[in-house]
Amino acid sequence: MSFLYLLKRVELAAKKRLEEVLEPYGITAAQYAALTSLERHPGLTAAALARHSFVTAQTTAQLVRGLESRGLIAREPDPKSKRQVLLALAPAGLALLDETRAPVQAIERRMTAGIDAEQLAHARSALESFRVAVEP
Amino acid sequence: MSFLYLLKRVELAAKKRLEEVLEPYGITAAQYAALTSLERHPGLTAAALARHSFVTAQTTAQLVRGLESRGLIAREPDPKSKRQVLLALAPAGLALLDETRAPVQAIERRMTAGIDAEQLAHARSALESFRVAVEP
DNA sequence: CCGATATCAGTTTAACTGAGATAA
DNA sequence: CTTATCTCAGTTAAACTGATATCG
Repeated sequence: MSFLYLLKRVELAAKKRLEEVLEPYGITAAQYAALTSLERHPGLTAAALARHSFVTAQTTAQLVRGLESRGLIAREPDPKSKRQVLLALAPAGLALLDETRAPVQAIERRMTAGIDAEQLAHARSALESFRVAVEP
Repeated sequence: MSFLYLLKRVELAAKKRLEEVLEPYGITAAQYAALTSLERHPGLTAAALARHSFVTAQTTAQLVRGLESRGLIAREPDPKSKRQVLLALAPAGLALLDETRAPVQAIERRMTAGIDAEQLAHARSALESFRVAVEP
């Protein structure tokens, strides 16, 4: 089985598990990723969030609209610039992240349960190496 | 960075590279995967190909229609069954695979160039372990 | 005038569900 | 009668391109 194919299979299955966990909360996997990004980096603009996730600004804008309409993030005009809009978690967004943290970590634990901590660290650094090599 | 997120990033970037290679040939990444499956397992039915790829029969049927209309695969009624349709590579499909093999392998080599063969084998077995743990 | 940001509209890929016909 | 296969139709998630307005 080719490495690319194996990677895709793992990612597809993991995404399905993640969506199962998030479904009751009414958000998608991509929206969840955006929330965790905003938790670590509050005050990102949509364009910055896009660069951070290696997708286009349009893709991110669409995602952000959904999150704002659900009251999970706040969009606030940048006082230093009239065109930029700063994004941050709203209280409801933080609450949702807090609720989902445990089940999401459970997926990761389940996925990585078959190997020991040292092997896991090696796998992570291998993936980091792959990422650097294939990202634009 | 969470493992799930890292995995997604690598997969997304690798898929983009793969699509760049396949674009001149007019097929998508999923169609390419189906062609390689049919090369290794000629005579699969669409339903069997779907199970093989862990997606629904409908998803596969859609993909197969595209491949047949381009003359890359042949659909032949199973002599042993009136409802099943056996799939196999058409000559044009095999020719396309032959042309794309080198550039596709180049992506994989580029991606994995940063680590040695032993580490690569470990990474592969880690991914296999992840796959078994998260697939249904 | 140019570059970055945001937004609007439309497209593509690749998955899905549900409903149906038919054959084993 | 049930089950597997195939097909048709519609939906969703998540990416994309292109065009436009505006601000710095």
